[in-house]
Amino acid sequence: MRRSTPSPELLRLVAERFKALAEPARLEILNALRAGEMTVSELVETTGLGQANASKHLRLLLAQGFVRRRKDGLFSHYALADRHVFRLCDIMCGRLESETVVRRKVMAAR
Amino acid sequence: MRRSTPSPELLRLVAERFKALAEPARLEILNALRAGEMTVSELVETTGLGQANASKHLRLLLAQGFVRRRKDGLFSHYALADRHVFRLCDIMCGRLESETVVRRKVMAAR
DNA sequence: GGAGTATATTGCCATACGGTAATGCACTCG
DNA sequence: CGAGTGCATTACCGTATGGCAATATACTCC
Repeated sequence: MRRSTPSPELLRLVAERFKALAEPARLEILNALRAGEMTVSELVETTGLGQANASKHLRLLLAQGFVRRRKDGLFSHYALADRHVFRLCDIMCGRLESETVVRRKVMAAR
Repeated sequence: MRRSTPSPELLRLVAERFKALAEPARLEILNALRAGEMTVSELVETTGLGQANASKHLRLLLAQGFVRRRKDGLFSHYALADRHVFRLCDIMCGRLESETVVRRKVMAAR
């Protein structure tokens, strides 16, 4: 149970990590990758994001270690780096679920 | 294991939650609250944040359900709403720990 | 009720960041 | 080697946001 005061540098790094998940577009990408490895084009089609935009988000997710990249000729195949992402999202969703009635219908749309 | 495509609205909400944690100042506040309930002044002193700034961050953390507020005369006592926050942070820290050697020394400073 | 104090809010500025279009780059194939 | 394709990068714009100073609000005590 980490107790001592975290260094400012650690806080910065952790915050940076959370920031990577603080964007619907990136969450959508990660969710799409649940189905398995995908190329950028496939992700663009699946998510409806622009190509440049998707590429930018992927770059960030890669830098933050949330996805892996496998280059294959012209293609870049992206895949989830690990399962932590969904533990994180599930906790967040759990938090949402246990909240106000107003949000119920949002959850129902899942 | 949530499988179907999450609604854009849900993604937005989850992203919003992560965004609340995507800021060193707020992580510092949450970490300070680990020691127990604190007033704004105490938090200001502990974290070194400006009063207005701290108040703003607390407002956001409250809105996102990460802290509780108990008013007592002139004082506002803030406390962690639950333990989820640290599960989230621990997962993130775990991710950081299992990474490049460059980061090792950052972790050592804890 | 008036002074004092703890917190909240507002206005302002500088910076960061998402989205898009245009361009660059790397690779493939004829 | 030249055209085509998939992806990355750059330039640009508009918006969102952290930090601070000033002010407002809410409460206490004399």
